[in-house]
This record gives sequence, structure tokens and C-alpha cells, in this order.
Amino acid sequence: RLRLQQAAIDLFASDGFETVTAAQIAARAGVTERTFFRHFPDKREVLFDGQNVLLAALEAGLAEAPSSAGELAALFHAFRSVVPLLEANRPFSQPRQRIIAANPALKEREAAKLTVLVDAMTEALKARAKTDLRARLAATTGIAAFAMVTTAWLEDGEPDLLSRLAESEEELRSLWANPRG
Amino acid sequence: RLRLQQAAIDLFASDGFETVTAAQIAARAGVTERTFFRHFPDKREVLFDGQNVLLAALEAGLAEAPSSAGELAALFHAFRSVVPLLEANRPFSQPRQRIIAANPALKEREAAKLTVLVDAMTEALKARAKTDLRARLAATTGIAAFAMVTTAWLEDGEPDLLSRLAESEEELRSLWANPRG
DNA sequence: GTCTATACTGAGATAGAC
DNA sequence: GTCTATCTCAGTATAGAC
Repeated sequence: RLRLQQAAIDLFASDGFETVTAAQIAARAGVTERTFFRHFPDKREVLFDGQNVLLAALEAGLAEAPSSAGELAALFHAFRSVVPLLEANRPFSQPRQRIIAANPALKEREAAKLTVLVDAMTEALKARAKTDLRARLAATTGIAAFAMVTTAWLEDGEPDLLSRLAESEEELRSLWANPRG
Repeated sequence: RLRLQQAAIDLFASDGFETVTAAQIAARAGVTERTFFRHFPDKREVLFDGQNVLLAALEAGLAEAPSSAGELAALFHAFRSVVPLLEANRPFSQPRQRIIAANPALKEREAAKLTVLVDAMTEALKARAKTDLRARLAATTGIAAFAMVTTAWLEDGEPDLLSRLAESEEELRSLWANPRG
């Protein structure tokens, strides 16, 4: 529930992830500890619910990319399609980012979520790619660039995510086309 | 300690990761539970000690790659240099692989360890690469290919890891050079 | 919603290496 | 004597079973 997520963000931001107990979060949200674990299978997951939404949005964005587009172009079409979602969540994502960066267990969960994204994009790209390896290669590099861009966008204050995405796509494409640099 | 690692592998393989307690592992190794946690900060880490050794070996292998080599060539030089290490650990790694594949928490830790590898290779490649983004791109794709190859090598029975690495390098290089496929 | 197992932490004590 | 490794004991919080 949203109240639980907001309560978790507030408490983690002020007191740190480890010291805050699930019971404290539940109390602040006006429910019992058991209810917390009914909504989220473990304490970390309360911070990563949005990643599941993002995954669904990326899959939808990828599906609507023109079939003529190559793997990278299709991926960046999907990335652009989720920009409004990311912008709407920015007030929520910025403190979340700081909390995650401060805790190894949370960084671990985030890495796992990224591999889930890569696996999903790999599956979706197999329809476009000639080989499965090629699909996975494109998904891996694309998601890596996407993660770098969105992380930087959350860290500094600049608002223009779309132009950053376009820059990274150009750079990535030129790198891919000119491996000797 | 080695006894703890071997005891953990044996117990996890027969009874599963979750059902086996840290106390059981410690008892089988002839020490107390508290000693287990002094050697390994958490129960999962007893299976991932080898990754730290691999990281050091990859860094050493990368450092001794000729300075004329490009990022990908240098990475694969490092990969080839750790083949003896991987082959020596294969009897240990194969049951380990099965245990990890069967447990989400362990897959999570493995994903985190892979990002540590990527970060380390990225840092080491910055000396060779023109831009930091390029270093990270090469490290991400190279480690992804390395992980795919070694995983497949552990799963089936075939012994020739070096030729598999060479194949993947060729395929990856051609993909990188021909982004339109 | 209640109860319980167990992962993990901290402090203090013992013993051996050097 | 100091340092390090180990054990004992007591405790908390997560997560799962009922």
C-alpha cells in the first residue's frame, strides 16, 4: 500500500534502512506488522515495487516500437515511452535513490531487479534479433545505458531526461558501430 | 575456512539452502555457529568466496594485457588468463551452480557479485578507453558474455572452455562491428 | 492475528601463537 | 605482554507456519 511505501521512505531516509524495523513502518502507516509482510514479501521490497511497474511499461513500450526498428532503436523507443512515468515518480525516486545507495543489501536487490529487466528485454527482443545472443547483448547494453542515464538524472537536478536519453543513444550507437574507437 | 565451505556445499546440495541452518554447517565443520559468522558475514557468502578470488585474478589478467589491445581484446585476454583457475575449481563450482540456480536469494547475491565484477573491470578499462561510458559499455558486455559462457560450460559436460571463449569473442566482435546485423 | 524458528549481532571469557 | 581465533551467552528482528 502507498501509505506503507511513503512511511518506509520517510523512516529510512531519517534513520537508515537497517535500524528501522518493519513494525515501526507498519505503525506509522496505521497497520500491524503482519499487514506489512502481507503486502511486501520482505522488508526491502517496499522500495522496489515501482520496478515492477517500470518493467510492465517497458514491455508495453517495446511492443509498440515499429517492427522495422533494430534492437537498439526499439529499446530506446521503449525508454522514451516510460519518461512520463519516471518524471511523475521523481519526487518519490530521489530519496529512494539515496537510501539505496547507502545500503549494500538494497544495492544487491537493485542489481537483481536490473537483471530481471535485462531478462525481460532479452525475451522481448528475440522476436526482432537474428540470434538469442544478439538479443541479450542489445538488452544488456541498452539497460546498462538506461540505468546510467536515469541514475545521473536523479542525482543532479537537471530535468531534461529525454535529451539525455537521445545523447546516450547516439553515443552508444557510434561506439557500437566503431569498436576500435 | 575451507571446511566450512565444503560442509555448506554438501548440506545445501542434499537438503537445500533454506532448510540448512548455519548451526548445522558449523557443526559439520567442527566449530560453533558464531565462528561461522566470523568467517562469513552472512550465510550466503560462504558460497561466493571464490568470486573474490576470481575478481583479483581478472584484474591481474587485465593488467598484463598488451597496452595496444582494445578494450574487448584486453578483457578477453583477462578471461583466458583465468581459465586454469576456473578449471581447477570446476568440481567445486558445478554443485555450487545447481544450488544457486535453485534459490532466488542466491541468484540475487550472484547478480550483485556480477555488478561488482563489472564495476572493477570498468575502473581498470578507464585507462584504455577514450571515455568512461565506453569503458563501462565494454565491461558490461564482456562480463555478460563471460558469464554466459562459463555458465554453459558448467552446465553441460564439455571441457573446452578456451575455444568457447574464442567463439564468443568472435561473435561479440562481429555483432559490435555490424550493429544492423 | 499469534507463535515460532532462525539469521545475525554484541559483550565478555578462554586459550594459544609469538 | 599482545594479538588473534574461538566459544558462551543473551538478545533482536525478519519471515514463515499455523
